[in-house]
Amino acid sequence: MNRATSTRTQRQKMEAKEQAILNAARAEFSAMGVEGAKMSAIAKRASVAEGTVYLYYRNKKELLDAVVSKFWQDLTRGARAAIRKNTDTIQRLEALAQFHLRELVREFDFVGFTVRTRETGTLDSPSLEPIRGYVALFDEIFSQGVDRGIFVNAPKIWIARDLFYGTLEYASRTLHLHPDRAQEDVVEHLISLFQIRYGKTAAPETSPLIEVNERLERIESMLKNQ
Amino acid sequence: MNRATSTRTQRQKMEAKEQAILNAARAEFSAMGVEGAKMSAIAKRASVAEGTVYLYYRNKKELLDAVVSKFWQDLTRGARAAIRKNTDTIQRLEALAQFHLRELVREFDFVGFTVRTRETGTLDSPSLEPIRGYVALFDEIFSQGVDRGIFVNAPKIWIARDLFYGTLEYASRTLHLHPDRAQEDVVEHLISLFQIRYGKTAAPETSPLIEVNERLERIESMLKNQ
DNA sequence: AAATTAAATGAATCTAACTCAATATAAATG
DNA sequence: CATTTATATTGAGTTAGATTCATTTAATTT
Repeated sequence: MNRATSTRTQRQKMEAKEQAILNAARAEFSAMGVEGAKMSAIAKRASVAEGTVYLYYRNKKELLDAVVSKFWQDLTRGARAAIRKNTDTIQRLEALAQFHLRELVREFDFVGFTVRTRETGTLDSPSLEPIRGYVALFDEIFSQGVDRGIFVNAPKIWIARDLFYGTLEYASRTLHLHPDRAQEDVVEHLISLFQIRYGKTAAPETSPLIEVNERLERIESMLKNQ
Repeated sequence: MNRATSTRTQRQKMEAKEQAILNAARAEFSAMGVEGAKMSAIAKRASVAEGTVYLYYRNKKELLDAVVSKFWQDLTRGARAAIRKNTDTIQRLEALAQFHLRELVREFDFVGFTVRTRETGTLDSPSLEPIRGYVALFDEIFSQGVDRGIFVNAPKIWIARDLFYGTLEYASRTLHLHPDRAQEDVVEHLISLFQIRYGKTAAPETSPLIEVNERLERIESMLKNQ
């Protein structure tokens, strides 16, 4: 066994163990909640000694953060796949909303877990990076929509983002409590909102002023020409 | 000291102690976070023995729930005062949004605390009652708006509610992280959304712009006729 | 004011996260 | 391949902090 082979083997072993611990933690957290999850139970699920867990993750909080990070990484992959099918801005936005809401309802625990990760993390803590990456998906689609002229009355992007994710996260709570309600209704409504408020079809709020201004300009030039 | 007097005095004493513990808990949770808050520190803040806390609240979780409940009760009182000033649906909605966002930003910790209370509580757990009471404020205004014909394209109320509170809660996080951004922008935008999407699409009857346009038309024709 | 009942105390208990000296396994060396 | 060195794992032991409960103190009743 030469150095290269054996090193890789060992590294792989450790990576596998790390994954095992991460998966065990996810299962335990989901099954028992954050307080209910015992480090000893996680170790048992991963078939390692309790101390071993601490070789890979400094403490319980960090382990939870890692579980949350992975969740958003996986979600990002899934969302990318979901929006890839379309090129149309509105359709992409709808696909993202649909995917986001479905997954949040399905794995509702993670809404709470994520809040805990956010609670402690600062703006630039690495455990929040995957969340930022996920959120960026919206930004991508939305600013593309602005560039393409689909959204002509767009607000500052952070407002649109809060509207989008805020509504969907709240809706996921509602739908988690009331599984009889239709997920599609929320998504459809949210998208129609984006179309009507930001799209070119409507825009009635600013247009009267534009009209007035245009008229004033015409009058001014008429007066000048006299 | 007759029975009535002494009983009342004793009851008051205990109520005062309960309040002291509750206030101490709130201060400790806010200062240290949920994990960082020590029951011993809460007892010390309230000037009682550690065991005494447990005579009033079964455990730490229940104490946190009580703090959260009180928060939403107080918030409901404040919000009622804020919306009382107006009768107009849109103005009431705007007042509620403004108040809600300002308070959530100011006491941002409670967004996280509330998630924890929700995590464990079932649909009908009494600790969630004050939250329901608060949320009902929106329902009140919104359905009044529907009744009055202000909102003619209204969706199911739970969707409008998720849109409203979801957007604002997410925005409170954003504004907490970026204090330089303007709270008014979000509120204004959200309200305009409700007007444009749910209101009568035209609604030019009341607009002062009409008058301006009429004047401009007169001026234009005067100029043309010269 | 003695007896009874209720409230308060804080030392003792218990639980679960976390540590670390001892052990086992893998890698390097000659 | 035997030996040394380095690395990874173990689980019993430590510790912090929530919770309990026998004891003490205060209030109420008789």
